[in-house]
Amino acid sequence: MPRFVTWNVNSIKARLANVTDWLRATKPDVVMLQEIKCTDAEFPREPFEDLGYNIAICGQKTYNGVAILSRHPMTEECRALPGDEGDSHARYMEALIELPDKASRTVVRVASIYLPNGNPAPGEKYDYKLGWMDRLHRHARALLANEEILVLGGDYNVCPTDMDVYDPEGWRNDALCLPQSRARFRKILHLGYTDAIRARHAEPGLYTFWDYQAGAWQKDHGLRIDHLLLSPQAADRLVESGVDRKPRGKEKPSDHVPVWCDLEI
DNA sequence: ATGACAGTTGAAAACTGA
Repeated sequence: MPRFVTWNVNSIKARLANVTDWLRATKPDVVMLQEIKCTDAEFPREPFEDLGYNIAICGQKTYNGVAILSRHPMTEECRALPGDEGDSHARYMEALIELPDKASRTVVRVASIYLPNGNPAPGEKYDYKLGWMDRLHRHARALLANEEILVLGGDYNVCPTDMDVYDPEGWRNDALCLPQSRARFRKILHLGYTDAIRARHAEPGLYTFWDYQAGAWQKDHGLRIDHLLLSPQAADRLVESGVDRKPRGKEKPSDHVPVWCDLEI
């Protein structure tokens, strides 16, 4: 059954061994990567091609950058979030994946999303975040009209509820937890998307990020900010989802871990 | 709490992140 993953790797070059080890062990079908922190030309293609992946890259020097890996045929559909021609950050891309099924093939649209952090709030960076979320809302609404199997995966930089934060009071005024951030995230969900983790898991403490500082990992001071949002046609096919904490405990880890879901195709 | 920690750039210290 095809597995879809989102993972903010915090530099694909620094994370090469950590990421390829995990791919070898778990063999996911599609991986939406964020914060690759390199240009298209600098992306280390060979190690991923050797593992059987096609690669679509939307990179940028030093900062941001998203990519999609697929074990199945893939065509790139777009390299930017519509709505602001002046936005030069590499934070959004879409691809169509052709999955084999019993009859012929099933097409799945996936997006890799790196939503702005927004700190400090209030300020210019927070305004950019909220504007970006408004654009994402408009685009997510337009995509629903296609009635496709669609997975919007990424680092949303939003903790949807206090359940998703180890210390809600301490994070009350952070851009990841502010009411305006949460309201915009909910507004996207309420278009008709399903949070793949919450559709299968009700418990608190399902974190996807732990800061490198202050022993956050050892103390399990984490946040849930990486999400897989499913269109109704994708949610119909959701079988299981999860967060894989293992890579965070290995050598040279990203501060985020992979979030996955299995769709019956 | 001034900062911790990590990556990039570029060659030291600044910037960014969450």
